[in-house]
Amino acid sequence: MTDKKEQIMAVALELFANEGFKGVPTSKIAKNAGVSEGLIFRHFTNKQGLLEAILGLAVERTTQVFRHVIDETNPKKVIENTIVLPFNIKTGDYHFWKLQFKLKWELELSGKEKMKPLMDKLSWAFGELSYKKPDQEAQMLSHIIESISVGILKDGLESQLSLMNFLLDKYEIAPKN
Amino acid sequence: MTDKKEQIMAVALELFANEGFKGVPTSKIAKNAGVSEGLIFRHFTNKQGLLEAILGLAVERTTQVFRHVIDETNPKKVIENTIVLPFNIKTGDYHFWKLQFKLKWELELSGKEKMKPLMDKLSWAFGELSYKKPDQEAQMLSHIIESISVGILKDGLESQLSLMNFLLDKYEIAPKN
DNA sequence: TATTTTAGTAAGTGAGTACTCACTATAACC
DNA sequence: GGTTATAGTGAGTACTCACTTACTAAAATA
Repeated sequence: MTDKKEQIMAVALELFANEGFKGVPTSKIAKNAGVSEGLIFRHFTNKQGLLEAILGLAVERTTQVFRHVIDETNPKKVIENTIVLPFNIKTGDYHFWKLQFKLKWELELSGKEKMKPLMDKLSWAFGELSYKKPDQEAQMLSHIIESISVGILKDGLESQLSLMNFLLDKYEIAPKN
Repeated sequence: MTDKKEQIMAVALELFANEGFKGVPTSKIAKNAGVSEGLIFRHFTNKQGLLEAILGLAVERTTQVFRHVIDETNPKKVIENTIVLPFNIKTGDYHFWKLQFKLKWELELSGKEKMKPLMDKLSWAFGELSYKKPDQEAQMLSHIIESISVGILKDGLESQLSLMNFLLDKYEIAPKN
């Protein structure tokens, strides 16, 4: 991977995240990357190809983040790590995650498959802890952390911090209803 | 409000909701509405103006939907009505709500102010029911119903139904931790 | 060293897009 | 009935955008 190719992808990621895929002309990407516009098409064929190249990193990056949950064998730790997940987003990765959420609406990507392994693990954990309806518990918690992630990306980490402690509290008091 | 003006707004709402604001050319709106393109600009000045006209209805429509919660005086009913909220979206209003969520990302609208009265009411309700941290309980529940709404709009009502009953169950067993 | 492949540029090109303008049809108003 | 405002048209217009093409610079390879 050449320098300029990486530069194009980095700039495109940031611009797409902030202004949307359709909102950013290739000319602007080229200009901000200090590169001729034609080079984008040499490397990525078309604008969509550039997006897909960026998104290609999504799968590995997502599984990487989820690993902390998936690899855990202590069910209570599984829940704890899930809650903490959105608060461990590195600031350098903000653009990347913002783009993920944005594209869910701009191009109708579900992104549900990516969540599947996490959901399964959560269901298992709640089952282990003798919750009556582990599937719904998992669905609910994943809803919450998804919404928290959005809150962090839009309004900053602090806006959600109190909620984190609240949740940790809630789930640590091993409820068995 | 003339017939054709209404027709333009209705068509634009549907197209914007499905393909995004930037994704829809005014020529397409005009064609689908059976109207000359120029008429859009006579009535709404520019494309942004058309969007704002559509969004102008958002405030009243949102408060209308929230009324079932706000006007309720029984705290338990407040929570119940909140949970049920996303399941009462009329199918005719799908486009409208989809557009709301989509625009949150496409143009960076927070939409937080619109939620404020609901949050306040929920905090009050949880306080009445002697929950230890009513604010966080409210924040959590509002996160959940927001995420459920998204789920309904993207994957259909059925995909979230079991979660509704689960939540009703959870909150009806008057917990006082 | 000669040749071929790869990285990069600058200047197009044609289709599309938001918006304008000159004009007509229909009422409302005095 | 004549004037004026409003609703509506359809053919432009200036410009933007994704993509192409013809070309050069530099490695890689034989």
